[in-house]
Amino acid sequence: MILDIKKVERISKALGDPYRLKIMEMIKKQNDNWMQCACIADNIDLAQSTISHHINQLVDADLLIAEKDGRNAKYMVNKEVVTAYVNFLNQLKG
Amino acid sequence: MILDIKKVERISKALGDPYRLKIMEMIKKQNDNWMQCACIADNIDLAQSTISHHINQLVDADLLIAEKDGRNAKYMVNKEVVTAYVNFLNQLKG
DNA sequence: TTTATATATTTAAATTTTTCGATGTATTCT
DNA sequence: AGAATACATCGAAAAATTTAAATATATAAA
Repeated sequence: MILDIKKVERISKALGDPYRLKIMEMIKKQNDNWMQCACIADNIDLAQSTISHHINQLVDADLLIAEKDGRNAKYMVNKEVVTAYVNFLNQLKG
Repeated sequence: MILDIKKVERISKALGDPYRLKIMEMIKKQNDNWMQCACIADNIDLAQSTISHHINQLVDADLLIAEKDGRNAKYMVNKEVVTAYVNFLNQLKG
């Protein structure tokens, strides 16, 4: 998968915030890879709407895969996109 | 080299702008790895002070190594930091 | 040593991002 | 159906970032 430059910008921007980095790290630590939205919110000291906004940016950048489960939402790290981003970065090394 | 989370944030933020991404890509394409500041400026349609500001953010994040050569400045991609950033990202995959 | 050149810094305006309260929507529970 | 729960969206204020003009600094050239 090859990312266009606009997508690389979106991904970088999404990762350029301490709360969003924390969300990514929290989700990666989950056993079955998925993490419930409510559980993320429990671990971050921000208003619910703000957390929703942050998660949205990560989903928009395709760094997270979202899934609805009744009235709950759960998220998973999109490994394919992380890999594609890493590939872009490795190119910067020549 | 292991990056702390604040550093990862700085690097991500630095890469989250189209002009700064363009600068990184331009520099990587140089034959001897170094690129003159004036040459960067020639290829970007922004005020000199703005370009200086952008380069500064890349240097602050340690994505670029700066060197002074008389009244000129030249820059090189810091491969070690890019590698460390890539390592952090790979961890996000579990 | 005056002048020109290359880059950095300062200041301030414009834009974008972050944040939260209020409200909306969809789903589950009673 | 009505109440409660989980999450999303809207609107507005606060904070951070981007931008450029003006100015400063340091080096090279004449």
